[in-house]
Amino acid sequence: MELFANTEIVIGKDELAEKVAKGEKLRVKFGVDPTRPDLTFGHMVVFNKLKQFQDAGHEAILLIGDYTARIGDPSGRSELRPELTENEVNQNASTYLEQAFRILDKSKTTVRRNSEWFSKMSFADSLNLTRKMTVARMLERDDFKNRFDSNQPISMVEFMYPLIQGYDSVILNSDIEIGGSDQLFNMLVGRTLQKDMGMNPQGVLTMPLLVGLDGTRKMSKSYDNYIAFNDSAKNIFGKTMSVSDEAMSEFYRLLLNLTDLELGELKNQHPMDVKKKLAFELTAKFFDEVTAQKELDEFSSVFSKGRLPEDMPSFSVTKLNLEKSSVLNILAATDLFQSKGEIRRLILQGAVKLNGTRVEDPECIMTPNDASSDQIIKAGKKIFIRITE
RNA sequence: GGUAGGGUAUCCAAGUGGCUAAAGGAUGCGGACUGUAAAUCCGCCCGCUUCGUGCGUUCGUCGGUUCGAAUCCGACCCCUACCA
Repeated sequence: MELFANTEIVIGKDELAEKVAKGEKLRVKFGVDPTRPDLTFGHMVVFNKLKQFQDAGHEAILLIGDYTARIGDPSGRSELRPELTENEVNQNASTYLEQAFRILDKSKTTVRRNSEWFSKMSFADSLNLTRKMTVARMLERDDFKNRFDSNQPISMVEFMYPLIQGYDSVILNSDIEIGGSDQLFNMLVGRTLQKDMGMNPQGVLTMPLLVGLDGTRKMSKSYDNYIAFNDSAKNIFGKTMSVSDEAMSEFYRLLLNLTDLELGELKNQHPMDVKKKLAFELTAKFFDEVTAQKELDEFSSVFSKGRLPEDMPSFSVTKLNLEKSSVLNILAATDLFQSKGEIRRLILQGAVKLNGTRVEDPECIMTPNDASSDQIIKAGKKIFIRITE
């Protein structure tokens, strides 16, 4: 079935298929913890799947783990997450929603927050919940096992996390929960808890994890190897172009829902063209085709042909009002660099060009061009600056 | 509570008195090449800098020994294992 395409593991597939065949409307749960302000393309993999269910007429339930965010999900973690304040969590939660609706259909999405029920729960109730899980089962879990084996700390509160997430499923009475493959354990706990309460246990569907821009680790905010929903068109395009050739097909498959057949066809084309197409599609998804085409042209022009970008920050020498208008001082005054030391290093490494000629001496004085055109400084691959009178 | 091991830069991880701003990875940045902000190769990578054999800060924290400490001593904080 189409709904199970590109998935990794589906548990309870037969029951789900049966319900769907009977025309039942499934309650599909997906939970996100608002721990940071940005959603990444890693999340998009699951959002896409949720959207697919939504389009097929099922109920998409987006659970904002505003309560859980304060605890920290141990999934894929090697250490305890820092605690967040209620305020931070709330702010993140609202930007999450805004971002999520770039994929999901807002009018058809049910949004719930788990603070609705957890903030009212008593300690005795929580303790009762812990009764449902054994230490041995917790330690079966990879994240915990690895940390335990390598003598890393695991806090009690992290042990609670899967139960909390599972309890959400009880409250929401979900028919299926979807998430990244690192969520398998947590989602299974939901299934167990529902069963325990005499409910119909939810199906569990995991999506593969998207690899990050470094090409090795999973895409994650903590590794800073991500593309964010909120990135500019330029960055979505550019960052996508920095994905390695190997990882590219996963991006197509998981972010644009391509089938194996379609992927096979792409293999015959030039990798760079394929990647440009990918970057174009993703940019268009978040903006529009016109913007995407603009970024594509710009990229080809700037990086393939070495031309100047259309927009670049502009600085006036007279306004900067420097004692000595050397390249070093001018660049330092733009605030685009961390320090003069960094600028010197860049110049030393041959990264800085003035009007296309490599700058060798940091102290080289910039003389105003005889009235004619502005001067352009390029520093590294991505920084272009226009200098005017 | 007892015993043993551990806390090093963004991350992982060497280093047991001076030659240590501290090996080696990874990430990141830059250059070359090109097919892209891919791949590969090379370089840089604590911060600042008037670029000077310059200044400042670091090896859990605080104090001590010493001409000199990440390295030795003391106290404290934190992590882990085993025993209870």
